[in-house]
Amino acid sequence: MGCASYPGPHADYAGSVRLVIARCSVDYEGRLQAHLPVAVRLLLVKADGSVLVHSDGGSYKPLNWMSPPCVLVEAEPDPAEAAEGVRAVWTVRHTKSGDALRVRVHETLHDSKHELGADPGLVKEGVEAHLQTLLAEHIETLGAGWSLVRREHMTAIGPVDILARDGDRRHVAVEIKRRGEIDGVEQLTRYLDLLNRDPLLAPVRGVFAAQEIKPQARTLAEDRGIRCVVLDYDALRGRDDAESRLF
Amino acid sequence: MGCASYPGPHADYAGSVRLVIARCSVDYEGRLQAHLPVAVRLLLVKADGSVLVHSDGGSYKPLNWMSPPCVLVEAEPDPAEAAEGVRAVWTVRHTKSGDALRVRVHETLHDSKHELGADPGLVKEGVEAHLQTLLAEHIETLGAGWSLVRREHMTAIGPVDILARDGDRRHVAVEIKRRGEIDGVEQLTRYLDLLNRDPLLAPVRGVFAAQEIKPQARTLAEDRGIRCVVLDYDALRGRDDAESRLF
DNA sequence: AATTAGATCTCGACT
DNA sequence: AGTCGAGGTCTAATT
Repeated sequence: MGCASYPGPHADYAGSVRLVIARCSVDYEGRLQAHLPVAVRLLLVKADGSVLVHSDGGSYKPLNWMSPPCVLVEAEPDPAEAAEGVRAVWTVRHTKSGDALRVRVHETLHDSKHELGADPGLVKEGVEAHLQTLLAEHIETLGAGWSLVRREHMTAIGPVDILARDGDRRHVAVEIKRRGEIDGVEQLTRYLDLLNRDPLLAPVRGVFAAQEIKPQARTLAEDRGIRCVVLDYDALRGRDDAESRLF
Repeated sequence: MGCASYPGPHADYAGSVRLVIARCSVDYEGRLQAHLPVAVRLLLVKADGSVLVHSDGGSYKPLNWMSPPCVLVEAEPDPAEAAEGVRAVWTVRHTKSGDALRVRVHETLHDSKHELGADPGLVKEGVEAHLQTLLAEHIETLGAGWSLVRREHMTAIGPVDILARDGDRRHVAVEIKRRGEIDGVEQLTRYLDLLNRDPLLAPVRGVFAAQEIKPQARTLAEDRGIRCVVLDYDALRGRDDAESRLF
């Protein structure tokens, strides 16, 4: 609170939303141009001036929108617009890029404003970082006698998720993804190329571990001698919980 | 209050949105777990049963949501919840994955429903396909005497955006992206490996063309002898317009 | 501020 | 139905 600048991801932030149901057309001009013909839609105006145009379907993505920081100006239609039945013109302009959203309102069916107050923000759990932690703690999931060397092993081109040793003490580089796709295999390949130039580490094999591995990625990986492992998040977490309970 | 379900078998909800302003907590369990503590928020229920939970800030992405196909069931709180001030519990369950969103409503400040009708949909213009068209039509942008062989030249692993010849009639494969990143370079590299095995084409050089090229991508490309070209969309379009006007 | 990699990505096209 | 590529990607973390 008491923060005048634009709020960060977890900043308390008090404000209001305006809800408008209107028959309108919408035009966006910026990176691309987009046009919505006249229809009844929901216009959601947030405290920071951002505007979302929603229909009754689709997913969470609006049909059209303007992100903050931006300024909304509501004006009278020009004579040509008025002749076509336009009652008001909203122009929402992005402060930095100049992108503009124009809403031509033909008829307003509902218009209300509501105070929302501060939002405490979202608490998340279960992303890729957690997968890495769990697998590092239970590296024996990958094979009997395996041991962890370190997480986030640094190389010149970035950190390898996990560096481990197999049952014969040979090095293995593990790349972890939630969804294993082709670029993850490419990434691991680059790491392996680099690691294998280090006589203290070579030979280094690769393991591509993910909750889900796409067929193309699997084919490419196996073609390059990289082992693919599908991770069971719940099983890893369960094993973790079971162990925690022992201590 | 009873039990309401959206969308029901007799869904005359088609084309409607329900807007609720409520003090509520929200929990999502599915691909990850997420929790929102009690606060006043906007709940947007669409005709297909999908639910968006918005605060007054941020961008177009809701704090929490459930995508269709899903079913919303509104029920009485259990005694423990009631003791904490919960007046109603919404459970939104994804029909296929079983992911669940639970909204515990403590207080309803606004609740309205609005008919929207069918939406004609969005008209877009100005995407990457257009870049490819423009560059193919003005391949001499890449150098004097260059000529187009063909767009979308097929290979065993997919189509090369543009196959051309330089001023000395040597083949060049052009990969076009709006934003040039490392995976685009990998893609072009795979194409070049393949094309250079064809004695009718070899030697084939590579050009990585994009409106914007990330430093890492540029480094990797140049390391592999691939030329990087930054495309000016407006200039290409302008040239196109200028030519159109001549004929 | 710029850059990078992940996302409950979403969305469309194509197989 | 699954896969792949692009997005006005958005978003958060890191340099």
